Amino acid sequence: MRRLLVTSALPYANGHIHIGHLVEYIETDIWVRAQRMIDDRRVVYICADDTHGTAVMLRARKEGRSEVEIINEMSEAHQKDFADFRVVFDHYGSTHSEENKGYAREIWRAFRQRGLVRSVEVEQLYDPVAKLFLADRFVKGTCPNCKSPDQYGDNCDKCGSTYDATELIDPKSTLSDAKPELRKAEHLLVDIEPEHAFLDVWTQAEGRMPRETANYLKGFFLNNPLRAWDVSRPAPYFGFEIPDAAGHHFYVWFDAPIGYIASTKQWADKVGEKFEDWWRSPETEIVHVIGKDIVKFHTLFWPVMLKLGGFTLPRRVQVHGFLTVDGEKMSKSKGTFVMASTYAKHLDPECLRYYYASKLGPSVSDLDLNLEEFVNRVNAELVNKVVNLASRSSRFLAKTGFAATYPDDEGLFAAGAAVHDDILDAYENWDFAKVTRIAMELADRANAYIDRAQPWALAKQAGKESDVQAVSSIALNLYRQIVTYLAPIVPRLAEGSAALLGCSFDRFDAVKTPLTSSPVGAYQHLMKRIEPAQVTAMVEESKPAEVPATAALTPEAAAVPTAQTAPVDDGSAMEKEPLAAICTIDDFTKVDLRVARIVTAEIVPESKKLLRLSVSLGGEHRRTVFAGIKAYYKPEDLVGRLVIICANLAPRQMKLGKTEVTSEGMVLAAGAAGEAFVLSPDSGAKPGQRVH
RNA sequence: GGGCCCAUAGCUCAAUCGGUCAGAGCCCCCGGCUCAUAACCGGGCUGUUCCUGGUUCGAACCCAGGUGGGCCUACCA
Repeated sequence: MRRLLVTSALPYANGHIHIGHLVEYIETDIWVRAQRMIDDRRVVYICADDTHGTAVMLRARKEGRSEVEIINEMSEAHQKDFADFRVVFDHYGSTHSEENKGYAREIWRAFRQRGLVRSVEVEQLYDPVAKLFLADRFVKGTCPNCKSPDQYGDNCDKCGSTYDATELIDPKSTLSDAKPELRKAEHLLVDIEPEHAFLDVWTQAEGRMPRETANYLKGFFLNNPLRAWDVSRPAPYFGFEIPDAAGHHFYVWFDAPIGYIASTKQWADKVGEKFEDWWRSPETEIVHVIGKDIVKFHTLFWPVMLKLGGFTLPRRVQVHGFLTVDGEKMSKSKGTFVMASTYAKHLDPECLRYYYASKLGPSVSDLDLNLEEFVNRVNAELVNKVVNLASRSSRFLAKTGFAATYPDDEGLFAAGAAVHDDILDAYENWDFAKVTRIAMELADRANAYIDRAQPWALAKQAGKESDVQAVSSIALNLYRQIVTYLAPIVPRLAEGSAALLGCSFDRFDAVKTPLTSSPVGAYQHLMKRIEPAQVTAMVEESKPAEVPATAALTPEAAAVPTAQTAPVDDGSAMEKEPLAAICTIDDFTKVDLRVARIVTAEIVPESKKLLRLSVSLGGEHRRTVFAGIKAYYKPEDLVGRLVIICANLAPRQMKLGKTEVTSEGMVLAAGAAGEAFVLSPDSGAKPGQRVH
């Protein structure tokens, strides 16, 4: 029996969980759930809030309440967010706990006993009003190099030079506006260089961490003597006082990872487990999941702390990249800095779990949440392919249940069972994208099978009842295999399916045995398709309140003077097709819109929707454009008309019957499905003029 | 400035050891079907596997150089 202790990094108590955080917790939760579906292992998933440090202290001052009040409130909010996303911990603790204080002191003593602690005196800027030492990001002033005003205390974003905060001209505290004074402060450093050789071996061990991470450490830190680590902060500081150094507190990054241990201890006491089995046992495999920004803490300092303290060292440090949205950093102004709670308000957490899984591989690359692809992929793969399998086959079995014996299925079920080991390997190796790929292949095959077998046709023939049952039993058993494989990724879908099929989805092994004879429940939708409007609404809500969501048309602009009768403009069009994401003027100028005259228009017999238009941009400039307006316009009505075309649209090849044609632009038209209104300029416009 | 990673169809990505590996899904077009959530099925379209050399019987894969991205970090390697 393997014993696994898995952790995600501890979220900081100063902020709410957002969709970037969720990459990590979803990734970890999926891995944990997958491990639990394999027989010979025991898995405990531990997390906690990271509570200490200057940021929380300052917020407490600002809001006039205690730090403890704040961190309790945040812990509750974090846990609610995680629960919404089906991230389930065995225990969720806090670094502000007696247990954590105890272990922090224990590890500190270990450093002391080895003589690895030394004291240095540092000259640092001090805010006499706020009464605290200022970290670089709390000091602003004029760059000593290029004289740019308003630069932070570590480097200048104008000239790029780096300097010490004490070199700033006219420094100011961002907390109080006071002029900081130079004060001496004592700091305690721990020396980790004596463990250099240990880290050389430990970090480079096969499978310890992703290869690129190991390379990074080797090329960046381990090729030089390791610098001592400053682990103390002078009072005032929200944190634990260092026992043998009054007035000094453990730096937040010192006690944060120790929270893994403390939280485990709380869990062990809670459930009656022996703590020593989990953190003092070479039998236990500890797995940390972290983002690439905190690699240094988890792969250099942390193992040394553990080793000196006599704790079990991690077997694996799994590292993921950052989240981008539509190819860019999450942005508050663009509405892509989405809080977990905002997402959950508009969209199904299962969808995000699936999408993240479909993009998560074993490497440390960043993950892009492309909102259009998100809608597309979840709908196409999860709903259309997978869930629809249950929808289209379970109804046939509502009365009869599964066939008594599993019918001949052309080897489909056996093929589904055969990928069992591949799926387990993919999970083990954090390659969830591969899991979804395999599952989609199975779903494609199952759908094709149903189409071939045509149970709906059989259902109309007398005496074919058992055939209908056989076909549907096969389809639903294939569905069960697929959902079993996906269960760690989409646990709620698995639960819903369990109710429908009357079986559980808690063991991968189940894919090897088909269900027979058992009853099938009444079908209810297990998952809904995502409407693009939901995504738009979520993005809009995520934008800062000051910026109007839709910097809209003024009433004057909207009121067209030629309108004779008062038009009734209801909001249905906007509701059907909500506003796209904001684009910049630069985005807009990429699109070259031109006035064009339709010279010829002809019906394309091979096509249902298209008309072939030849348009003139003036002079020799002619374009052949195919437009999907055959159903709405007669060719002869179009000839001679001025229209607006997108003139720099990439040419598009289309195959009409056996001939290949190319469309060299697009005619602009309004309207949804079932209607089309071609745009025209007012009279006087000339072909070739650009629309600005 | 240094280091690391990456580059395959319009998009997202596959391709065990160098040997039918040039593929899938989405998009788009055509056709079919109607059990199913405008879902499903079949067919079609799209590639100098970034470029240039090299190694090899054979390269998307190995080597060298270049170009273009991304990340980390900085006068320290």
